[in-house]
Amino acid sequence: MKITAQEEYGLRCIIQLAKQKDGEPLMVRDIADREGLSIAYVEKILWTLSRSGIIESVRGPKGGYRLTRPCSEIFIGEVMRALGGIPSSEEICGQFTGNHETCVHHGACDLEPVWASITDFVNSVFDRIPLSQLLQGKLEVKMVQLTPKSQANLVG
Amino acid sequence: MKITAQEEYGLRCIIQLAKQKDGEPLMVRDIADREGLSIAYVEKILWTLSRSGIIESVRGPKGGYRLTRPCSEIFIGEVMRALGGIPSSEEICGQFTGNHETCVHHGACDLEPVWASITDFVNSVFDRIPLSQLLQGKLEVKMVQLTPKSQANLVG
DNA sequence: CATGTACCTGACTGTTTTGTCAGGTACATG
DNA sequence: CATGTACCTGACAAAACAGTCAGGTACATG
Repeated sequence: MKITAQEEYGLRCIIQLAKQKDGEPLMVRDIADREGLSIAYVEKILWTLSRSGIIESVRGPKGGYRLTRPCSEIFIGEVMRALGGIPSSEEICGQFTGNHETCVHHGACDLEPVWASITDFVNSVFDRIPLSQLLQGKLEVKMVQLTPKSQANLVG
Repeated sequence: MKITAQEEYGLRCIIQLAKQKDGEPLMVRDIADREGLSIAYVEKILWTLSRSGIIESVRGPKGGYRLTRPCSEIFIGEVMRALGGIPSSEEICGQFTGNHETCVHHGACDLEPVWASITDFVNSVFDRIPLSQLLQGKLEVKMVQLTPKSQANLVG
């Protein structure tokens, strides 16, 4: 179970945008400096995020990137999914080329419920944390609660 | 956030061993057949698992691999960690080469608490599920409860 | 004690992910 | 309307991961 580089760096970049006052665009060069990444790489990551509509670009002098919404209305889950994100249990099972007869056709997959519970939970946590919360020192989420689906799987 | 092939296939292989009656060793060839994987690949995965002491090999004719303990005493978390596993938040932060001055020295990392909460939870779920539970049709865990550490991070 | 079975292990290849490069396009300003 | 700034984008290079291959070692059996 791995956090990808896109996710880590993508979140860091968008946090830099969230720290910006007003709607002032922030230059790629500044983000790259602050996070210790190359300009080219930051450009690539921001381009990915802008395709999903979470951020937008301002061209020309004094240009840069900025959030399309206030940072209190942008949740980490949305950002993670834009960056490649958390696969669903169906995607995990479909991704691996093993014995599909047992798993898919006979409905005898032992692992699907495990992946379903984990990915469901991760999504539910990420969808509760707005960017604004990351800017404060302390991370807070009102309540940790599983979705009905993962409860059915996990809680006996 | 990705499940690696090692994790998926490693779990599948060890589930096959758990299904075996008594302490009978199961041949690599049989596991490979049942899961639709190559023999060479299954050998590699099982070798990894045997290094961690979860399974052991029996050489010669009628040999194979078997669990070192009853399947009710082997938890998924242990298996996942042997397969490369869930990194800690420290490992995630150390893995990426960005701006360490901000993150490490100034203690101003915005993401560490997020990774800590997620990895903590994933570990706590995996450490509650013994292999024996995967063999039954329904996955059940007594209670979903966060560790004190991740509660402090997530619950305001 | 020879033989066959089946595990053991390092080296190798192919594919995906990560990160770089180079040249192009759009906009603000004077 | 020329110029410089800064985003845009596809193609490429390098590193990590997935999966294969080949030859070796240990054990049970007759």
